[in-house]
Amino acid sequence: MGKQAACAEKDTKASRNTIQRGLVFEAVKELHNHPTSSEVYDVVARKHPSISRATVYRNLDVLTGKGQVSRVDILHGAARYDANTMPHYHAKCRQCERVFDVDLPYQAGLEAEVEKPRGFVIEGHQIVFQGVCPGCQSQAEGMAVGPAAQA
Amino acid sequence: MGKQAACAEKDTKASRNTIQRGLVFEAVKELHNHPTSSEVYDVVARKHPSISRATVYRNLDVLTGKGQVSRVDILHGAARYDANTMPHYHAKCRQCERVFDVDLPYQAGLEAEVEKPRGFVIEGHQIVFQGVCPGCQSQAEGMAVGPAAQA
DNA sequence: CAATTAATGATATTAATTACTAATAGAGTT
DNA sequence: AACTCTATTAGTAATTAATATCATTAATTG
Repeated sequence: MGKQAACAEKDTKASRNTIQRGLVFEAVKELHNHPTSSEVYDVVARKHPSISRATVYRNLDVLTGKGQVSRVDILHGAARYDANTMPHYHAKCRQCERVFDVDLPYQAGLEAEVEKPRGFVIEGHQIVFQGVCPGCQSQAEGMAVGPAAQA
Repeated sequence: MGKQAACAEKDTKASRNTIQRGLVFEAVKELHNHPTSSEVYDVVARKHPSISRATVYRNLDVLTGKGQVSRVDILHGAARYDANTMPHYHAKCRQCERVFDVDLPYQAGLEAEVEKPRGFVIEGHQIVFQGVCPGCQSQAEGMAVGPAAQA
């Protein structure tokens, strides 16, 4: 079908290096807080005010497909993105809603345990811990506090 | 504060046994497919056509708060509910989008590993595996297939 | 039965994301 | 550099999931 059938691996339609795509990738790399699409948009729009939110979504999808960023789907909320594409796990604070990296080593054995008995072909997994981060613990001595607004 | 301070545990405001709440709970119990709120609504509305979607959402929240059902937040999609409140894990098929139980034992040790070094107070965790379920594997011999529509 | 107020139904609203389309602009070719 | 091809963009509309609002209804308690 494709005209470039010579390429053995994939008939991927050639992607273009647009400045928008570059800016989205840059933004994810410089934000180390597992930013949502909205936070990525804010950073990019500062340098390139005409960019559309739809473009940010599209490029986050494209970059995820290329493996340049990874999507971190966190419990009950917007998708988040991470320039660290090495498999690792996350913890979400239920007070401030921020997402943290967790230094638990990758649990490679889990997938085999699931795959064998059921016949399910496992391609990956995510682990998300829920709790309260150190910062919110000190604030919340006794009184209830709403989500913090820190970046 | 509360008038029923005699109750040692909580000053929970008395909840009422409405037929709507009963029907929502029944629906989650009879649906063993980790139904979304919409699927719960469909089942309940068959018996009680006047019910509002907001009522279903509200009651799923209430039942979750009471621990009678558990909310399963799955990667990239609507929240799902489960009448099995014992901690367990899930796998989502990327073809048919269905969610399956996984018989991996609860990994109690993980939380301690995370809590110690970081000072993060962990209250729970979820593991979601992604892959292709047995049914979709047999269908997808060679050709690409969209999400199946089975209940 | 009457009083209290949790809960409902209907609708409006918000948030996150996707779909659509005409216009634009990468990248390869000449 | 000019030309072609089509991926990509900006802007907007549409969709989906969930929450907020509020007048009305109905479950419990005395």
